[in-house]
Amino acid sequence: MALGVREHVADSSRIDILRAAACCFMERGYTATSIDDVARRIGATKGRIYHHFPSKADLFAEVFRHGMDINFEALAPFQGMAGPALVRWRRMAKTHVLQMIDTKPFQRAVWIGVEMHLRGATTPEQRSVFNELIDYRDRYGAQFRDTLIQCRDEGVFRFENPSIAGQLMFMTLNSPIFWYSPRTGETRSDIEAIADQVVDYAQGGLCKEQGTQT
Amino acid sequence: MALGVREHVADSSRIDILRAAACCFMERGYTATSIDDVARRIGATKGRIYHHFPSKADLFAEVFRHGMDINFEALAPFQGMAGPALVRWRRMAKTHVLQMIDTKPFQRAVWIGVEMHLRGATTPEQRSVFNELIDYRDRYGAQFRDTLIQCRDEGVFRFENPSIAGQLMFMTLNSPIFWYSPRTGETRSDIEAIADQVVDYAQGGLCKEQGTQT
DNA sequence: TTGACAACATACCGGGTAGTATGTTCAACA
DNA sequence: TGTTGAACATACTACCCGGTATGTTGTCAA
Repeated sequence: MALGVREHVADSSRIDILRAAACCFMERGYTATSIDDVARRIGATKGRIYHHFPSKADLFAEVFRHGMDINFEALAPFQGMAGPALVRWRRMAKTHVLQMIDTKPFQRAVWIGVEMHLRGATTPEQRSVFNELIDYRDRYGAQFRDTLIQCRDEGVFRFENPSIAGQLMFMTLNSPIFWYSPRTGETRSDIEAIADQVVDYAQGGLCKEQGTQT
Repeated sequence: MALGVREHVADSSRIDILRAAACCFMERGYTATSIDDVARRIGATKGRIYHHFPSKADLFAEVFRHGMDINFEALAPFQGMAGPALVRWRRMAKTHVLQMIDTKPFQRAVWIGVEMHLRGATTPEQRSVFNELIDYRDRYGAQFRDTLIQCRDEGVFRFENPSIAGQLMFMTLNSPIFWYSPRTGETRSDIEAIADQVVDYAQGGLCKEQGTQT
């Protein structure tokens, strides 16, 4: 059952296409990205893309799925982690932010996919595939939401509407996909400092108490 | 110099097109929106659109401009307002959030425009028009950034990187354009409560002090 | 009454794009 | 060594969309 050389080559070719597609979708959006764009980026032609993916929509879906796959993978170590909920939340949040920075093209594609789903910009055939991906993404989000509720139960977070709190938290933690871009000479600890500032901001927003109303 | 009936009719027709265009751009994005889509939404045809706007790019630019026009208008009362910076910041922030909710289609179009500019997804001819609009939007953002710095000078806000703090603040205050949608039976005070929660979150994020590190 | 023009609608064209049909090459068997 | 099929490239088609060119209609001013 071990994979032969052929399979490895095929997988490598497939992931190369996924990476190129993710970059194209990030740079131009779904509609404005042509299959030829993706092919050209890796010095290939349409034939190669359509050999591995049945359609543009399927290619996009696979980019989405891969993006979520690596997110789940990164978050796995904190599943069922003991101790204070806040500590777990901070680790999860920082991991998530670093993931947004490290795999920006895929995460932008995920964002685009969610937007497409919310706008209903999907054909009936795509619907089932998309629903599955959105569920996949919701299960990921649920891990954060559970921890969020635990933090509130433990008294470290305070917020009115949990739904809105979750939206604001994810907007904050996802935001680097929009404004982060690598600086020349940037070290890993520089990036970690950025991630820390993002996590601190979210934490501050979630445990607010002060109120200089109106 | 008073405008006649003809001019008012023409202006009304123009603003109707702008509104329809804003909705289309919000629902499908720039590329996926066709001129025919915009026309169909108001029961018209291409001819009407091209009579008022020379091109799709110009139509989009005018939607962008109108979105920023109403933003400036809403924020005008707080220009040069005396008193603590935090009070001014809260009023500006809440006004901004309510504006995002009340004029969502235009604000989404502005977002799309900024994304297009950042991606360089503009033709040389569009470049100058776009640069002007981005400047226009930056001047709007500067009003917030100035107040942000004042708040830090007055000791009520604390953050490391001002640039990142600004990004996070705007992501929070703009976020309703992505997740807000009106509920049936929703009153104005319900909306204000949502806006307050958003502003509170941003404020909490900007004056963080606590730190359960790593 | 009549021209003139604004405010559209209709008809059409050219370029780009998703998808397909058909080569072509080359590695792994039998 | 012949054969098969994976992994592409090439050539082509049908369609959609931005833009234009050309009607058509109603209104106002002289």
